Amino acid sequence: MTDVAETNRERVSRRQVDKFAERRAQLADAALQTLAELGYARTSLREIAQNSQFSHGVLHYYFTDKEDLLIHCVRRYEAACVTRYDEIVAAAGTAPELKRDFSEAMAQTLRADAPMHRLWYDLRNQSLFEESFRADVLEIDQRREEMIWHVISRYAELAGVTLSVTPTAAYAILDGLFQQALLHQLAGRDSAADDLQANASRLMDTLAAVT
Amino acid sequence: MTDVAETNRERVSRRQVDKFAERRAQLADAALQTLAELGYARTSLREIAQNSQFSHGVLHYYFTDKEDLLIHCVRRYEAACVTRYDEIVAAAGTAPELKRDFSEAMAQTLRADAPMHRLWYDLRNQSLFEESFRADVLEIDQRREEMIWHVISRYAELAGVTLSVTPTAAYAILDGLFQQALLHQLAGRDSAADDLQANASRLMDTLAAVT
DNA sequence: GACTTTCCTTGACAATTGTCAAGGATTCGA
DNA sequence: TCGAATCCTTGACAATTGTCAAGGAAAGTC
Repeated sequence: MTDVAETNRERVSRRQVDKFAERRAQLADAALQTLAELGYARTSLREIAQNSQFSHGVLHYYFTDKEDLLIHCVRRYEAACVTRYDEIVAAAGTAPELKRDFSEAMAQTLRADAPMHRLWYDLRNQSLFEESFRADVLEIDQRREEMIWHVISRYAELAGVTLSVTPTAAYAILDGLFQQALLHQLAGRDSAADDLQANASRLMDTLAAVT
Repeated sequence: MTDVAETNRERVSRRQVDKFAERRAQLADAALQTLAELGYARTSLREIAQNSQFSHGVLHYYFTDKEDLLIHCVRRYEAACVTRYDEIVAAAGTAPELKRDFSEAMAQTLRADAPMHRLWYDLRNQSLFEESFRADVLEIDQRREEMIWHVISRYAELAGVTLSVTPTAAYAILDGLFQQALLHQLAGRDSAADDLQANASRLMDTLAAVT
């Protein structure tokens, strides 16, 4: 076996792997869409397949079982969601700017991606009952915490103040605000996003004490 | 028909109604227990019946359908849960006392009633997808908000300070802390309850500014 | 262009689900 | 004690579910 043949075979193999992974991602996206619409409890494999261009049998060609598919969904959610506020932090030059842009972005996320976020909370809740998701959920939660802390700590730095909360608590607090706003928004309360923006903005000041 | 007969009939009728309601409550409790253990997505009527002393058919004698039963469960959860911190507020004579007792009580609730609380979050999440629960969920959420505000506003009063948050935001924040602690505790993080206690305690000071 | 590998569909399976009807068992009033 | 109302069980039903095997369609290889 020559080196060239070896290389060719590897290239073919890699291409196949890539194609395989690509289709998995495609199906995981169809699953995410279905889950965001129906919720965990009401999502079946056949329903997922109907939101894709394939038939239901193909899911067992690309995933060993339903749990495997759902875990890939969780991971895919992470990729889409977790770097959301990085540019804002990078772009903001002053503390008031950062405060305004961040709280605005939260409100905008609520308005635009409510279904995807209710899915996240649904899956995180499932991990309270079922251990299979738990590790991935905790990892994503950690990433979200870091994302929030990235914003909050930068805000304190720009404002020249120190913070009175831990990263973990800061995340829990802002997540609580977001989750409440999500419920209110889906319940038809039109002011939900504006309220979230105001609450987040005021909270950033509350959490920051003068040095 | 005499007045006496009328009264007797009414008494009988009332007794039957009471008995009917009592059994409904009994079955709703079995359902709550099952839901707290398995979660919404995995709870079936047969499983609920197995956690009671009856067979599965009886559920359709006392409830029109599954949704009807679940709504009664939500309502019953409220009755058990929503007056939890009232005595603490009444008993506390000073601000530090109230702060200590309340944060201790939160931690204790987390330790003792974690399954019931994960059920609450599960049902609240269902209301993000399905409209049938939503009204009841929002009502209970409102009651929980009032309960929290009862504590927080009393704390500010005792401490002689003013608060920098609305009742709605205060609830969202503390609920966020509790929910995070619940996840951590069910994931086996032993410090979850202690952390919750410390976070709640510190947050009460953060939210209260000097007059 | 034949052959092999990969990909996808179809149809079936056993299990589980919510629902309900038929009919015992129990309770209650007279 | 008898008859009727209430309560509860049993067993069945149609629908839905996750799973998988058989085989056709498509793509890739020589």
